[in-house]
Amino acid sequence: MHDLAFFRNNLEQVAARLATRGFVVPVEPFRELDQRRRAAITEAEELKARRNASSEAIARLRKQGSDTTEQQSAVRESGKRIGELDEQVRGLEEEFRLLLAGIPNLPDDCVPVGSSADDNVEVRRWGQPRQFDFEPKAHWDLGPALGILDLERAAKITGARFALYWSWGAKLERALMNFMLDLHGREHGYTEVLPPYVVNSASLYGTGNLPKFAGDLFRLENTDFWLIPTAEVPVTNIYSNETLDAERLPISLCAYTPCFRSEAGSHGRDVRGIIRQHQFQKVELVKFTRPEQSAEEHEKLTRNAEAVLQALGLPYRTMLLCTGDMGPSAQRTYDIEVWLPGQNAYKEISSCSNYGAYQARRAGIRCKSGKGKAEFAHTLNGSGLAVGRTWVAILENFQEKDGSVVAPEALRPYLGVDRITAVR
RNA sequence: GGAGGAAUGGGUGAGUGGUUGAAACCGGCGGUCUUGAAAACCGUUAGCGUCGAAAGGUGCUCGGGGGUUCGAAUCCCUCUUCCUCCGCCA
Repeated sequence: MHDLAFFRNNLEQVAARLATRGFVVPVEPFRELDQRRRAAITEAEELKARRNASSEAIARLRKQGSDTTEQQSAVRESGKRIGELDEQVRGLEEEFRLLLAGIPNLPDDCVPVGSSADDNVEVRRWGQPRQFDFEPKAHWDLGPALGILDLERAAKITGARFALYWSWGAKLERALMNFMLDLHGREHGYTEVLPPYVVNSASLYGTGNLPKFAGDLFRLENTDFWLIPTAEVPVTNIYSNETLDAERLPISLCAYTPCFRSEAGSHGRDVRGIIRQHQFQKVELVKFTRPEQSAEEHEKLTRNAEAVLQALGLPYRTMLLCTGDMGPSAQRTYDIEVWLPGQNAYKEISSCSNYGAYQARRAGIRCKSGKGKAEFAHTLNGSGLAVGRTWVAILENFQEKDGSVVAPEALRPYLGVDRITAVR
């Protein structure tokens, strides 16, 4: 959500910048609607001001014992017109709100202009993809062979795009969860939270998932409850409609949660294995900052996510997303892509975004220092990391010729073994 | 699931139809005093719209929504959340 006054006063420039992300601002409808809305408000206000004055006059007259029947019926009459105008204003405001809510955030100046992932810019690369002296397998071969990943039975229990982990597969997931939470908690200063995995539509509106992306979500039937598509939603909304003490910012939170996505429209993409699931687990990093802090904190947050891959020894590259590839709420996004030998490609494992005040304005997250005026905070978040894809990366990168998988040093205390071998 | 109670400004907490957008106290901010600080005293201290170049008007806001009324924090309906007791339960 944009600041209304700013948006209105800089309409041409804003529209030009949003065009770089392929969004066409309906400039004329916006102007026209805004004017109609303001005219209706002004008209209703005038009548209300008169009504209020009359009511006060009636109060005075009645105190003196005068008869006010006439005045009362006059005011009653005006009430009808006020009601009509209020109805009109309500309709216009709703229409206007919907229009404004659908407009994406402004990209940062440094964001490269582009139309697709091909235009993203690599900003750094870490680690060397390992040279195998055998043909590395994909996790969808390795996992079932080890007896730790069972997609057939998951399909029976639920359906396609769900996974059942056995034994070391389940333990690896749990080890990664604990490892990541400990790393971010101890080394990076994040406070661990465990939020609800079900949220209401107001929360989804706050983060920008609604109204536009209802189709990507699972909704609980006959309720206003939805399964979270990411911990970003409940964690960002922790402070919805609150004013934070600016002196205590940034606030850094991390959470491990399952994430549920309908993946509508992604049929045919990543159909094998567990790269794209309806349910996956993720450790999410979320920050609330003062406006002037967010750029720096965004860099830190991205580095915090990268630190997980470095600690595990997984090669990756970090991409600055172009205007056309960013999510609508973001003003700047880094994707971290891990090397997957089984696909012979870098694959997204984390997405770290600075939302500026866009989400804060929608969710009502303000900050205020002692004497200053309250202003909207900035919100940031990023995966630190997607656990399922980390699980995949470990299998594929650390596989041996015999099909076993060597556990990264840093993970061994969590896993309890230094190698995953086939389960009988 | 049943029976009750509650929701007011940053906090505590008055207020049951007419200058109450809201007392009082605490906190915050500014000032007087002081070498400095404390104490004391004085002042000040909501948000979002809308009109306006500004000054300043004006509207809405006392959990949300709706209603009654010339007029609602105050009366009615409804929803939500929290608390107490009973039952059930991981």
